[in-house]
Amino acid sequence: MVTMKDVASRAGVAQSTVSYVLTGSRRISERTRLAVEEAIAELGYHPSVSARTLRSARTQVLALALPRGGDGYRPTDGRFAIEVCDAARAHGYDVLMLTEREGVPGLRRMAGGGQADGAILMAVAVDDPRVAVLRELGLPFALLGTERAPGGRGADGAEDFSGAAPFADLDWAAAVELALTAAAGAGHTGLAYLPCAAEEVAGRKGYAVRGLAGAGAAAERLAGSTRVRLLEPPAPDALYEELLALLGDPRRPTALAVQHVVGVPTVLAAAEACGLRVPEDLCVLPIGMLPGDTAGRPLPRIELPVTEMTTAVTELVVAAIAAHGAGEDPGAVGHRLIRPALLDAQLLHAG
Amino acid sequence: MVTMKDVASRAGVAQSTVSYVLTGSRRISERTRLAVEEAIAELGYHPSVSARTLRSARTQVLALALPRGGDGYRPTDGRFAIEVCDAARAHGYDVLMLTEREGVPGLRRMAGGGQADGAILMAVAVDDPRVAVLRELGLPFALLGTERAPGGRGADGAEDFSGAAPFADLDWAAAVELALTAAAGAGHTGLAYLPCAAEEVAGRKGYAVRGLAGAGAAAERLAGSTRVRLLEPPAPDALYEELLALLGDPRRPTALAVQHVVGVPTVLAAAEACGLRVPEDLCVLPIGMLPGDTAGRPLPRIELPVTEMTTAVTELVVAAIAAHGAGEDPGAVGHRLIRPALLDAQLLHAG
DNA sequence: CTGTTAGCGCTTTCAG
DNA sequence: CTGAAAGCGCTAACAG
Repeated sequence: MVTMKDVASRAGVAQSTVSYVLTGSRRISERTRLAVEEAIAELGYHPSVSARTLRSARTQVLALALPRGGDGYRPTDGRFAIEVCDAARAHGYDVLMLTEREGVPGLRRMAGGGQADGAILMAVAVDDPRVAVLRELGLPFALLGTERAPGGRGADGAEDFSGAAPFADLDWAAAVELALTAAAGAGHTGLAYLPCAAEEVAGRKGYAVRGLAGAGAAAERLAGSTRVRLLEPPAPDALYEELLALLGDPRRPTALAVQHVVGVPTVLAAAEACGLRVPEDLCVLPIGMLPGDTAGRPLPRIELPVTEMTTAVTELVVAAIAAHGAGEDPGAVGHRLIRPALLDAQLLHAG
Repeated sequence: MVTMKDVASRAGVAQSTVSYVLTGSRRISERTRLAVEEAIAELGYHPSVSARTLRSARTQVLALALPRGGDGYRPTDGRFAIEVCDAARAHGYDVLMLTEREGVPGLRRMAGGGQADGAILMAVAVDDPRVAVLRELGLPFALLGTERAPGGRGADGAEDFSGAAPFADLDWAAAVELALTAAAGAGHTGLAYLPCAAEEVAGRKGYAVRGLAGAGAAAERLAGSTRVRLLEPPAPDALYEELLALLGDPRRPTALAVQHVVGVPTVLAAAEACGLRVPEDLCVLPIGMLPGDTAGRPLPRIELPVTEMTTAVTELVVAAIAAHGAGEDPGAVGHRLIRPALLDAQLLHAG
């Protein structure tokens, strides 16, 4: 292994000078700098990450707590992981994956061992216990999703998140509300909302809970003009049968907002089985689909703003790390609630 | 931060004794061991990963080179990442993600800085340039997919992979061959094969190239009894139109083997648009779908053996790291080519 | 069975 | 503007 010492002797300078050239924490003469840089290039020198970390107590690594693999896998999780990775590199951080299988002990291991400067938590649930652990460990962090139960909205339509842990998320309540009101506005008089899977609702995942809240708000707001059927959070095996019952009924809805995005193919299959054409006979409106996931045909939709979310959450942890380093409160870096956008809205048109 | 020194003084032993208790590299009396363990628990001590790494030159980290995010994202990539992570933990390794956006420089950075003991490469292409780089860097590695162009098969039906870099992969050629011959065996007389996306074929991704090879072999083998149409690798925008042309024709195939799995929803949409029912009028047979990804209805299929692949590739890197440590050839740990399995074969039945 | 000690490669203070 | 030297927390060789 080639070390700083090798570079130093080759460049004819002191070892510390090489360090200063690399870190830039001291003014160095042009001449010396060039000599050092040349030696580095010639020897193919790379700084030892562990030595640097041991000395400086900074790892330039973020821990990413992923939902566990296996049955509960959602395609979105992997996409988030990859884009978090890109965003982190843009700030000079690498990303170490932590499977939820390891849970809280994994986070302790990471923080205690000093393997990461900060953490990002995915698939956050309301009152997520991991948040308390991270606070206790003193590890700066930010969430993809929020741990707060949905509260009321103020006059400006914004929820109060003061005191909440730093997070980035789509405004799921607003997204579902937008989907339903837009469908109503397009002339649909029979609306239905398919929430996230029963398991996600039971696990109190933020997106699932807030989506339901938004649907409730929309139903109330539209009451009188439009009936909104709020379906039960479906169990995986029962989904198809329930959809057949819903869509086979003559009083079926003409628009179906689907937050349960892995169920969209099932929705399309059930519609086909009932002899309904999409979009002519039934308007299917997915909420939270991955960009690029077309379900095979153009649909009006609200996409998951993956890049915005991962960019934002990364900025938040980085800010929290900086605050922590400066002796300030790493929890006070704020949050980012992303406004939903309805795409291909012209496809909403009621038959 | 609580260090070994703190633990040692609390337990009334030498600092090295604490180290020996932790590493188990020396016999320790029961009495001493208990005292040390108690002190560790009381103080909440965690060993410093960077110090340990600096000293021992072992990181217990694997680098995972992911295909880059953005347009080319495939849902499979994220799933692999998560399951690799699980498999690695089972061997005591953490996983550091490397986006392909960084490419070869990323690998150099990782190897040079001593941030990982080994690497796993995803989405490997034939003659993948990263393989040469890894060999040059002396970093043990294993591939998900193989960098070899498909060769002929011996009498036992096995390809010769001697000299190939360590890899784990589904036997894609056998998978496509199995799909087509099984469909023919079920009575279909008009078969078609939809290969991977044009971009993947052009990028010479192993699965894409070997799938094509298998289709060619099957077509040859079935010639005389059954006609197999080998479709062109589709460009994303053209897929739907091409399928309409294929399925709208009265001489359309009755079974369609689809290796382009992200296109399955499009296939189903096109079939519906042509008034074809699946599976009654058209048998759709996906090859390489993620387990659990149902496309909304039961289909005969060959799934991607994600868990087998990730388990195997992890065992291979771990073996390569051990070989490297023992001064042996880390490239000589072999490979694992997984035999395809046809699921729900009864759904193949020709109308 | 346990203790003492020499570094691993780096950052940073102290001294020119 | 540059050099010398201390020491981060750990492992493992050496010495009882």
